[in-house]
Amino acid sequence: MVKRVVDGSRVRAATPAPAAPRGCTNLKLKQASRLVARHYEPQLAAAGLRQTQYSLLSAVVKLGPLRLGELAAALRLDASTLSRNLQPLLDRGLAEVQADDHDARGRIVQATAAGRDLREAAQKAWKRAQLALNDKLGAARVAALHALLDECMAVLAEAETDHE
Amino acid sequence: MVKRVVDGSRVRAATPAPAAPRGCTNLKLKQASRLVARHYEPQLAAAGLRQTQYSLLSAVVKLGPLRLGELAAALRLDASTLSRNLQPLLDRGLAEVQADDHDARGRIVQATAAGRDLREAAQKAWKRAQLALNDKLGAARVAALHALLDECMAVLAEAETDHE
DNA sequence: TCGTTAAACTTGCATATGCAATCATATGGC
DNA sequence: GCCATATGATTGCATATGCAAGTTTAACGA
Repeated sequence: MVKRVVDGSRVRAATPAPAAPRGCTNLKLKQASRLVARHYEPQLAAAGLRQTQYSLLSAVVKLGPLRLGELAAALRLDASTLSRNLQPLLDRGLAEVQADDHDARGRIVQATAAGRDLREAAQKAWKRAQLALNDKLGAARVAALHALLDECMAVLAEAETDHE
Repeated sequence: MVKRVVDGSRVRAATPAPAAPRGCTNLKLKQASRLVARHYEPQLAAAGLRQTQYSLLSAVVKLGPLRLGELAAALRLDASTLSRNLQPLLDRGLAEVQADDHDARGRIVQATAAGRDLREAAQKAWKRAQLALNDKLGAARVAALHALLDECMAVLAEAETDHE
């Protein structure tokens, strides 16, 4: 394993020493995601939502009434996955869909009053979990991670929407 | 290892600039994971394996004959998930399980010759996907991401095994 | 040695995920 | 207006994920 040591005196930001990545990015992301998910799970479960449900409900509340396709794109989810993930929320009356007046194919989704209420409660639970995580990992590290992930997603999402 | 991001002009070492993380780490990881997964998928599919199957097969090949529980722990997977993920590999004759002589409860898993062969071929496909990803995102960024993820996993895994 | 507890897996249940195929509706060309 | 094609959403299929409960087998205490 050749570790190219940065020689102490000078930092050469301009030429970022090769730093060849080792290991599988895909696997690392999956593993980290699983570990982190287990961290949020109990808090959100106490509030009555799964992690994905919380994300979805939050998105519906925040992005207001919008078409399913737009929501799927916003969450970077396959339309079919969104369609099914939404079902539990509809069953529980937390969200509702209605026809789009301008396009009979489209379906508009929005949160119900119950949905907004539950989301607000769940948000407190989320906040606790997030702060606990920041505490465990260090806020600076979490912030750095977020920044990196955002950058990566921006690049990949662009590439996705471009050529297809 | 203190990764100090120098913002513009001033360094305030004593008060580590808040850098409060924004957004949900859980969601970001899931989204990034999905995007990245879609990147590897085609290459590995061409080799005849799903991503998870590739990870699993690789682990079995590398970690040699070992107990299911140990494998699950190594991959940070629930035992039940591992049990089921393994099934397709067993069905295809890429891996095989046998009784543990010392403990009739335990089951030992190892790769078959076919499994090792396929893994080697799939590894080439993985390598292509990984290099393409490095290229898209920048090797330095990927390396930084790996480092951050490894750190986070180390902290979280320790916390997990400790108090439970 | 026998019953209790613990450990290693497996199964049942519910959700999560995406691709391919399908269905319904729009849109454009004619 | 009508057909070919495109678009929005759902369904079928296969896998992925974890918790709770069940099964089998160890290990241990009285």
